[in-house]
Amino acid sequence: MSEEKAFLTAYRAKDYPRPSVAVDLVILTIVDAQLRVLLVKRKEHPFMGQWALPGGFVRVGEGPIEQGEDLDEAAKRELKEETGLDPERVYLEQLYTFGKAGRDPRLRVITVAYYALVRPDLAPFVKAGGDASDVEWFDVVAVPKLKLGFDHDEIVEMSLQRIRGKLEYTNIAFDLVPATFTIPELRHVHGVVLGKPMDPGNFRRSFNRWLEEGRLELAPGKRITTSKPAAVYRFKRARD
Amino acid sequence: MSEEKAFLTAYRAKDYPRPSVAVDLVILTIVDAQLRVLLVKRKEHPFMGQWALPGGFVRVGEGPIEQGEDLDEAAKRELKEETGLDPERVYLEQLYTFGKAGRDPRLRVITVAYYALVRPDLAPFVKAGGDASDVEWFDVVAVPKLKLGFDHDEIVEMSLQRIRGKLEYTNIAFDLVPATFTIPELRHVHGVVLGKPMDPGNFRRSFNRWLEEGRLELAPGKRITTSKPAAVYRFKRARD
DNA sequence: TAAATAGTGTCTATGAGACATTATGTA
DNA sequence: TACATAATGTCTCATAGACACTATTTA
Repeated sequence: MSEEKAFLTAYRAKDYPRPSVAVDLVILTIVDAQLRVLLVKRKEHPFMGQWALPGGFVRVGEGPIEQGEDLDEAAKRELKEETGLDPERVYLEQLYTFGKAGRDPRLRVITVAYYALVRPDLAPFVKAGGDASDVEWFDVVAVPKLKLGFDHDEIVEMSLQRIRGKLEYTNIAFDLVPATFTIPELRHVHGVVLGKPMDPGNFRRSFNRWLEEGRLELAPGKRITTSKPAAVYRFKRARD
Repeated sequence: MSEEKAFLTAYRAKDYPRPSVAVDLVILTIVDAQLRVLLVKRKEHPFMGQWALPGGFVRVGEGPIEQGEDLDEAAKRELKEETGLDPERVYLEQLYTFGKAGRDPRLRVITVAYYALVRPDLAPFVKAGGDASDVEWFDVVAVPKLKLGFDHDEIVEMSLQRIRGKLEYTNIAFDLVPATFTIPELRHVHGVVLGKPMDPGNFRRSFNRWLEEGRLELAPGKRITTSKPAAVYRFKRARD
């Protein structure tokens, strides 16, 4: 045991250059019937003045005991810092790690990308959209035109692929809809994410399956509309 | 000690502490009708004497121009070093990044895990299996009993999940089979990966679909067996 | 010819896609 | 009542699972 301790101390001597490790976030929500991603305008070089994903460096401790924050913690912290939202109320998942040499012209940065799904009723609380704001929700279809800094176009694109794939076999769509929702509303979310409208009848069939499986339940109330109001449902899960 | 303290202070001044970044490999193949993973016995602390995944640190350059190797390059290099195989002949894909604080007791290490699929006809060329070897192919079902070092159990488990999921909608099974193969052979690969035998008739039906889609083609020759020999196929792809 | 395995065919259940039809609320 | 949209129903096709059956090669 003392042998191991000695080794640990000696280990510090042989050290190689290390990269900086960052966490970048693809924060998505639906505003005005469009899938949108939160971008920040860079105030420093490189890519000054261009839009980019929010993110920051992972806080790393000095020694073997205090090693700093977990990657997931770092992602939650960044999410909180950038949006002010409670990370526990937002779906957050690691996406992929981007580590090409030269992707940051300053120094070697390896970035672990996460994507987050923000329920649209929480989106207004995000400090974005002001007049001279440097934080804004952009329609994802507009992203290619924006010429994001770094390789962030690629990161956004990959997260879209991911959520499109997961839409069918997971619950993630419910993280893009308010706490209560109607069938047409949820159908619209699917349509917006997939980029094509869903058939009302077929979608309802899937919806009824989820209902039978107990993933959903009828909620009290109805939607106020200009014609026939739709029934309101809620997701059935331990959710505070 | 004061010398070190001075160094650390100076270091902190110009930058934040950085983690070491490693690449760990889940190298899989099929030997003797079992899905196996390549493990190495650790010769140093921590976890000395225990089995663990092969891996190593990413080579990072010092300055903004020479930033070192890409993550994918690092994975290929490690694969080559550990197996002697040509990385271009092996399927290699990034899996997930593991970055919990404390997962390496020495210092903060963030590891980007990759998994590799080695065709079984190439597996014998891997320098493993010798008498006093510290490199060995283990049946994946035995992994939990081995008590791997670090969080490597978790990494192996996640890669199994990944390839099981990808088995249905991708071509990855063809990377676990020799250049030419029979239907029963490929069926067996699916069965071994999924952990349950596949129905011959139903599997053949899927196989015929792939054939019609042009992903496969009949190859000359037949398999030598003790009964009726099976027809031999090959994967249709630019492959050298 | 017997044994063994390759290969074929069938029945059923499930789910997706397209699309027609009915029901129910508001203005 | 007219209109808009919610909600239901139907037809077809593709695929998965279970399983019975036939064909072909070797020993």
